[in-house]
Amino acid sequence: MQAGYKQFCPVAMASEVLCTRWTIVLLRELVAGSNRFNDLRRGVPRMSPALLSRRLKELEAAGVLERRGNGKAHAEYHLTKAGQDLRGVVEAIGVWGQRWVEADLSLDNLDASLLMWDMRRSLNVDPLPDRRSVIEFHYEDQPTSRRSWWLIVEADGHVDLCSVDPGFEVDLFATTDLRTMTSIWMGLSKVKAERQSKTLHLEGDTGLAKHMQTWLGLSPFAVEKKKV
Amino acid sequence: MQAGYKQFCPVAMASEVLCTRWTIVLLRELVAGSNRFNDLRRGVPRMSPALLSRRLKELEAAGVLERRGNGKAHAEYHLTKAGQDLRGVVEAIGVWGQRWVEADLSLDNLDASLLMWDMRRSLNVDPLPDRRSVIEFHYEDQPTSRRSWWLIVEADGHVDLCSVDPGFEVDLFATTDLRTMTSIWMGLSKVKAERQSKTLHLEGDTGLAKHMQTWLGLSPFAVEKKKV
DNA sequence: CGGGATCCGTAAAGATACTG
DNA sequence: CAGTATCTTTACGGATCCCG
Repeated sequence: MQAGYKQFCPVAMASEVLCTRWTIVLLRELVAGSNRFNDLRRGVPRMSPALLSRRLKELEAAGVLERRGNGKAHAEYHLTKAGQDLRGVVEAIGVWGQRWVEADLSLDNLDASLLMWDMRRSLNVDPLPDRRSVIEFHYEDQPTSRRSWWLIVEADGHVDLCSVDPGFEVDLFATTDLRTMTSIWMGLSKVKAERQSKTLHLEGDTGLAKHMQTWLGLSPFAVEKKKV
Repeated sequence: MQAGYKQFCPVAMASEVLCTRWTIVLLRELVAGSNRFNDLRRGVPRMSPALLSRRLKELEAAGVLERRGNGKAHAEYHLTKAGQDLRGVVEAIGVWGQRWVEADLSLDNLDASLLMWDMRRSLNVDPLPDRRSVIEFHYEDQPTSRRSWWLIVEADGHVDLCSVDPGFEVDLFATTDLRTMTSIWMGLSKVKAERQSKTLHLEGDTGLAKHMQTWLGLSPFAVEKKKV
């Protein structure tokens, strides 16, 4: 780790721990509930595994998280109390970003895999029927390998994400482009408006289609309004 | 700046702006009210002027601050609305630091110049008499050049800081070591206790001495309790 | 397959000196 | 006062490889 700021101020001391590259984004994943190395990687796909490994060690040394499991196998990373208390910091940064970062700048960084991984996490399963529901997303602007995605909501509320056809009967097809879906998920536009402007097309179960804005949980920051 | 995180998430977008080295500490200075290049330098003395200059340009490009003054001379940096809204982020980080960073770790980073500069800023002038008050601090453990400091509170409430004897009559002498004074200012110990344990010695105006804990404004984070 | 470590090229930051 | 210029050191990115 670099030499530090040499300031007794708590802002500086905390920044030594928090304000290194990737650290806050990684903490967002931990706060959101990911615990395994490869789950964390899915949330920070552009971070090298070497740096991820190093950051995890640094955060453990700083008392932010705890590594469970003695061997290499099945290690889990869990936030300590100090780590859980970082939720406020991550939220403050996210709220500021949602308020002040130009939407167009955010929407220049589209990533289907990341969007689906996030959507899986915050799906609101309550309004869904008491049986398995399968929703297929089709992003027509994406290369083949990232074009089709399946969200599978089991009867017990567990949500799975697939990028290869799981073979189940699909209850709802959503055909759109990645920018539109990301925009909806970030709270920048609405399902209804995108359907009307034909940028989002839904086919299948009409009940599921009608309540998409409800069961599709949005980004935790979607409620925050843009400022100028 | 390097390529960025390539994530649409507002936490990641904001982190690209905020979580680079020195940036949060610099923003603390701006939020605290410094506007001039060399005033900012006093708050971040270990940051090279080259990096300070670069960060100021980056923050201007990000819409966080605005540079006023067309030529080089007398330039001022002022937070925009987006920048002022970062106060919440800086506070969240500082509160976390005060709660969770070991006090001993903070107190390994003593800096007399920085402490006095901060104390000058948050002095509570209301309980002071309606004439000029001069308080001399003497840190016996410091090298000669950083040993003696004068805080001069003018009748109108304006506070000046000197590291060379300004020649005024001194109303109160405080003799202590830097760690003790820093600890008091961070809210980790009290004037009364340090006087009783003889680590802080006050001489001069007894009224001024008696109310030191009151007129000595503490760090903005001093009210936050340490956690375990 | 999960959980890393290693190596090397590039990019950022530190130190110090200097200038319009 | 408000910055540049230059050189060295450190951190990061990306690919590859390893091991239980």
